[in-house]
Amino acid sequence: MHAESQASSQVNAQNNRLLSSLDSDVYQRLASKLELTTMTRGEIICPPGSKLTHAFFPVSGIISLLHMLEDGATGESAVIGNEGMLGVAIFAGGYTMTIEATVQNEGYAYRLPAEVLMDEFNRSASMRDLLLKYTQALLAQTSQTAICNRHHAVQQQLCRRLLLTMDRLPGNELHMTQEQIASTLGVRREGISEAAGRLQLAGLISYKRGRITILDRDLLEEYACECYQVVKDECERLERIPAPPRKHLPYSTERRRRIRPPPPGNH
Amino acid sequence: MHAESQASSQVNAQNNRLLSSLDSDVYQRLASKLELTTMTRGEIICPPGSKLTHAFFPVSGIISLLHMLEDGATGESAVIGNEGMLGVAIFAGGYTMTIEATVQNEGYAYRLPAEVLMDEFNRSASMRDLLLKYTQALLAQTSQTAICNRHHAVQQQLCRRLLLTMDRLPGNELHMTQEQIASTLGVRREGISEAAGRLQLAGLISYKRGRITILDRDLLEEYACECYQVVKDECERLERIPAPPRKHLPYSTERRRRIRPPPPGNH
DNA sequence: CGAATTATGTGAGTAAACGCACATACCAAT
DNA sequence: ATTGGTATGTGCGTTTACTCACATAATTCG
Repeated sequence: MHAESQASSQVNAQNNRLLSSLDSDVYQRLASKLELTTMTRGEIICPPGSKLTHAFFPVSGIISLLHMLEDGATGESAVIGNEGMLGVAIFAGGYTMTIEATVQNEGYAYRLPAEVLMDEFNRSASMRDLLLKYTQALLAQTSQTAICNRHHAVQQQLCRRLLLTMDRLPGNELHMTQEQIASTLGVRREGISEAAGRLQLAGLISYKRGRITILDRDLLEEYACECYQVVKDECERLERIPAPPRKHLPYSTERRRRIRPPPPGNH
Repeated sequence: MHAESQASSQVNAQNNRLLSSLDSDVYQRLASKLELTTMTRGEIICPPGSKLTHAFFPVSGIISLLHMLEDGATGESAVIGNEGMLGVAIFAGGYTMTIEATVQNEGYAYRLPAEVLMDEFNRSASMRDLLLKYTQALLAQTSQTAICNRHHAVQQQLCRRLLLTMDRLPGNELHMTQEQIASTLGVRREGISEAAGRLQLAGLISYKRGRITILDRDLLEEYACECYQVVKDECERLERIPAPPRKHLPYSTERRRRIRPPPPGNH
């Protein structure tokens, strides 16, 4: 399947909320360096410990930050969809991560060479501001996952995870097997089978061999633990904060312009 | 108890590894703005959602990033000692966090007004580099806590938590009640009582009303889950990475290579 | 088509941690 | 020394998720 043949709604860089929030002059500099790539389900974008050559800005599909323990047990610490970016480690200076970046839901992403990201990060205050706020959002999500893993029941976490996915994909259907969900949540497949069965019985979802349809999103939010909303609220709060005026811009020769609060993100 | 009366080893700003890693010109600029503060056990440095007026650089004692759920359940996502700083949210642009910053072990910290930190962050590449690497370390710790909460037994986590504390405090004794440890791990007090009892029986530790002495650190590491070492290794790796050259490099002319979609075998 | 593969459903027994209740031990203040 | 508060130990029934073992159903492929 070729990227070029896709509907523009899927492959438009503006569908990534970070890219669409960039100052237009920054975006102009980056545009020619952005390269559309496909993300196939199960693809390992970056194994743990390996150097990130590119940052990935999904426009559709979802990347998962997945831990794997010595005994093979897994668990996800955060998801990255069209609201974010894979590659915080690039400008944070580490370049590699302890965890694996895996494609959970296939789709498209624009990728940007690490050096280009780094360069723009150093050059442009608005780029820094945007990426740093995203870093905080990622930290909030990861942190909430920690407490959620401790205290909430599998069924609540399943609801949370389904909502996370729905927020990042178009439509009300998603492609994930119970096995796949189980490894993101770090629980048994059977546990997902039971919880999903109950949710289906309650009329929240319907599913069939890897195709899950959300039937009642409001109810799903009620069944989910608070963690979903906490993270969502924090992300929205961060997006609303305007970029602060910057006085010291050693690298920037460009005219500074105020960031115009971007139009509410198009999902 | 007065800060000025303390042994210099406790109140020297150089005992904070971030402050001691600053370029001397940066440190000179900040030195007069650094203010020594005491941190008392249980003190809430920053309630969730409230604005950080200062960044805190502990030189002794430990700050804990603590979640509290609606039902009152708690759990820690990361600890901050003399290797780090409370206040990533300042330069990340959020200024507030969803979680609470609480003092777990009393000690001293230097605090720096948020605007001063922000200003230096914008001015100095070495400051940025240092704080961003720390941010990645914090993210790694938080992320590992998530998977640890999912998979590891209370006793293993207790060992990990004791080691985390020991690494950040002088001596081999620490002051924490079982109740306190329980709320950082997000488990029952009784669970800690049982696990600690076993560790004492095995000769790893001895304790008495809030005073825990480490008797066999090596054994403690063996009893701990891998998470302790994973985070420690990542922090050390980040500390070893040299600061990049200041001037931004010209965009690499090197040929970009396509990511080869690896075989879809996920697990 | 039938066979193999993949995805899901279900049940029985187990283990870890939980909630609750209460006993014991230590420490500090009068 | 008595008292009261705080910290810890312990037992018991319950809950949740786990391990293991299959059964069933949908999809793919020769």
